[in-house]
Amino acid sequence: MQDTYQHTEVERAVQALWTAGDVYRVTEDTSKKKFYACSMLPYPSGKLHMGHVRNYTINDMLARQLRMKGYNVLMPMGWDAFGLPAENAALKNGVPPAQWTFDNIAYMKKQMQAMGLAIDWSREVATCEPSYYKWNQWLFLKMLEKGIAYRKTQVVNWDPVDMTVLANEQVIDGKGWRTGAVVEKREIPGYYLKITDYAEELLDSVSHQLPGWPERVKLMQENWIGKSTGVRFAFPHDISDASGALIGGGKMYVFTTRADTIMGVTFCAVAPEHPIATHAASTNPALAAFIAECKSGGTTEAELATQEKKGMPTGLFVRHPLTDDEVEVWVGNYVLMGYGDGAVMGVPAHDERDFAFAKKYDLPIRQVVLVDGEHYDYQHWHDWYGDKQRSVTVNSDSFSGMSHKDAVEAVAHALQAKGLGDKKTTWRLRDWGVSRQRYWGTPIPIIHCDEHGAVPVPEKDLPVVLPQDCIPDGSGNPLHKHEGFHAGVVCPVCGKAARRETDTMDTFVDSSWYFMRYCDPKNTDKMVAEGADYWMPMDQYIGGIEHAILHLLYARFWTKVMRDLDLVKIDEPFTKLLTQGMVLNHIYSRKGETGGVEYFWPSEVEDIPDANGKVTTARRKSDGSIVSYDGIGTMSKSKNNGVDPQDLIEKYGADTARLYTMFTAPPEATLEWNDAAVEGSYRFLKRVWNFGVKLNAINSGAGGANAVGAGGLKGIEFGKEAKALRLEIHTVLKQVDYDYQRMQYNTVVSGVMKMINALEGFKSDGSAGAQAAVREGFGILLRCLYPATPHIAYRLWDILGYAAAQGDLLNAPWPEVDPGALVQDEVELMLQINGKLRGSILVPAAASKEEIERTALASDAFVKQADGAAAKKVVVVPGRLVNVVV
RNA sequence: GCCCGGGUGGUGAAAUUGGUAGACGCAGGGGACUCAAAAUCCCCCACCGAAAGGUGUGCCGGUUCGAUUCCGGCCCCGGGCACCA
Repeated sequence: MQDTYQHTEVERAVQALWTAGDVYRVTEDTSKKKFYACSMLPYPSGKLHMGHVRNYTINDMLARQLRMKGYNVLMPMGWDAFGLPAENAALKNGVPPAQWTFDNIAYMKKQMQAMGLAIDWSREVATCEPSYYKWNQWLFLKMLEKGIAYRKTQVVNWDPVDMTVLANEQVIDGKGWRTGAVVEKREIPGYYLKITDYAEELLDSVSHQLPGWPERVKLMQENWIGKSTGVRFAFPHDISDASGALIGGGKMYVFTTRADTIMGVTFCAVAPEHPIATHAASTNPALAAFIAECKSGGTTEAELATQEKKGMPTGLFVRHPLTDDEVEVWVGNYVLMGYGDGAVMGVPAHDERDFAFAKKYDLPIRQVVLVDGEHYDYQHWHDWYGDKQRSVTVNSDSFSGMSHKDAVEAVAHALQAKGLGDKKTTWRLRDWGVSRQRYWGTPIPIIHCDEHGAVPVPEKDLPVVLPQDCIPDGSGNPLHKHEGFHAGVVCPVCGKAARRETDTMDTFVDSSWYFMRYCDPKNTDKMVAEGADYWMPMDQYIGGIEHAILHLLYARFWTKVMRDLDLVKIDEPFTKLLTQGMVLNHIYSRKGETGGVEYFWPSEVEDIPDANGKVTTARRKSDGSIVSYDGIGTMSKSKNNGVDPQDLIEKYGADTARLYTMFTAPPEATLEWNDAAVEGSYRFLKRVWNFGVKLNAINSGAGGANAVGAGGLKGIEFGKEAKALRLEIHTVLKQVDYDYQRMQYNTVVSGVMKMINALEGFKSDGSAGAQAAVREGFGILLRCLYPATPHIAYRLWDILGYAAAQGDLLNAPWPEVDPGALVQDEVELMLQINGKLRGSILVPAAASKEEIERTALASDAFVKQADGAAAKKVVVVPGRLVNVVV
């Protein structure tokens, strides 16, 4: 045994053993309880960053501990290999996306192996392989057949110079990232998946089928799906288009959750793309200009919600459905054609946005609801705006004097009687647009024929293989420019020359079901086969909180679609979910001349504090140029602020990197990266090693006999000191067990540190009891530590002879708390007087409340502090404290 | 703007979620060993105060015998907002 801890040697030797034994390969074994523990698959961006290390170490700790507890544990790994960054790399370096991606995968896989993760690599999946994405295409065709996939127009960011669609990330301050051109909104056709058909079930399952999910994630999903019930109704009108036909058949539909305020309507607003707006603009140049202006600006909800609300009257009028009054139609930049009917009623008195709009354009405000009999007060809008519970309608003809609920019912009824509306449930959730005008993704299996339109590729022709020789240049649609792919196909219906669809699928499609493919990754006949029945649903899913909504919702939807196609038997894919907190680092950037942004590695720059000590800019060390400090944010390749764990692993070893990452914060907490304290984790492992060396010497002195095997403590007498040691070790073990169960691994590490403190502080009297207690304690320590730092623990377990007695640490039994070791005669209770700590009392462990109360009142601390005052009330919390109120 | 989290010593955090605030580390201070250094080991370490004692979990207020924990209102930071993944 080495006298000092040599991490490189230990890790190399142990990993060689594991590799030689292929110890992480698992098969479906119905004789054992299965456990499927999986991390969200990484995007192969180049190198691992600390977020990955954190994610996979959490996963590894869980997998290793449960294996010791007797579970058949699956921990697979794969690559979310399609996506935009590969195309960006191609633009920058001229390397084909496929090559860049596969190089990155090879490097990152090596890094994962160096971390010593218990991954079953035989199940590795890369989503850019035809054998994988074939099934994206196959399921897409099934969805088309079922009507779940359909085609409609979508609004995208259009770069007029590069003639290309931009991702939201590529639009910076309303301009294209490469060209600097002002980005326009443009409508193009694309495929959608009807996730809204599943809205009710997706919402319902959140509260009924996901008890193992964090509340915060469930809340976010519920709010995202956003069920609301209201009334959809029409404003009748006689506005006709150029051909003389009534627009919308003479009815302009709107939706509202506040039908009780319908008598307060003073205007209506339509989206710039609404037919009434288009019609009005045809004879009104000012309005046409306003509508054109609305086309600039971003497409994201955040931008739309924060932009200035603007409008312009159309000069056209519709009729109020209940009063027949004329209501003017405005065009509003805040009304979206994609939501509902692209039109809204305007009730300035009872809607904050309408209020602001009415104030700005001097529109009438008509109050129709009172809250607690209070009159409307412009200055105190927020005090009562929207308080539906306490509201009563006024100024509303026959609807006056009603509660919110009754008024909504009555209005709905009245509208229904006139054939102009009805109650309706709506969702915030929108259908999932899956078409992308990009190269590096799954080709959408469609052929366009002049005669037969969009024709699905026959199943036998799948996969539609993505050509590997395409290097995107930033303009146009790359596959559209690739003649070999785009042209030269025939229509499956008529056999005449046709064109292949050149859009690819959103990469969220790839990540919506890969975890089912892991169950049988090599199957060429089926998307998922019997393996999924054994392993699914996944028992524990682990990934960043940034995926709380989109990825997790899409995966849930996709699973339900697969269930409805009889491919799997489950309703929900993930039984338990752990959302790991983000690993953050500082962000420094500079805008380029064309609008593009360059990011700088935090150690390349020095902060420049302003007069108040606040940092907003920094200086580049290399050339002294000024860059801006953008605060702290997620580690990512695109922000150039990801910390590569490689240096850490080389200097201290994988065990230290893993241990530190686990120790420094609880898994769910956000972590601002700082490795100043890594040294402490390394020091701890050295202490563990050194203790092993000492113990090994004692064992050798005792003739090599080690060992506390199973039942090895029977008949051994423990002295007072040994008993105290065992009390400490088993108390901590109990806590460690609990922390493992709730996956709070930072305190698991604390617990193991407490164990080594106790063992090092123990003064052995050389008795058999003392020696046995130490060996038992160290054996418990090694097993508690092993899931976090498997290499060193595995090695020491072996060297010290524990393996010979209790088996290989991979499968050694998890230590059990000995209730006998926890028995105490006396316990200390804190003594409070009027809630303030004034001392403590010692009472027998089994003391009754009355005895405790008597002891407390008789104690010196009480007598001295109470100063003769009589106790009015005594609160006894067993095992904790006594509070005397005087 | 909307939805969801978070804020505890110089610092990362703990407190089994209404019951001893700061466990376990890092940094720092002091000491031992050493010719010296490194490594290792031991002690101290929330703030104010000489002490008694008082004050402290982002800020303001409330409920309670007792609040980091529950309630109301604010401030700051992070995540998401549908084409980054």
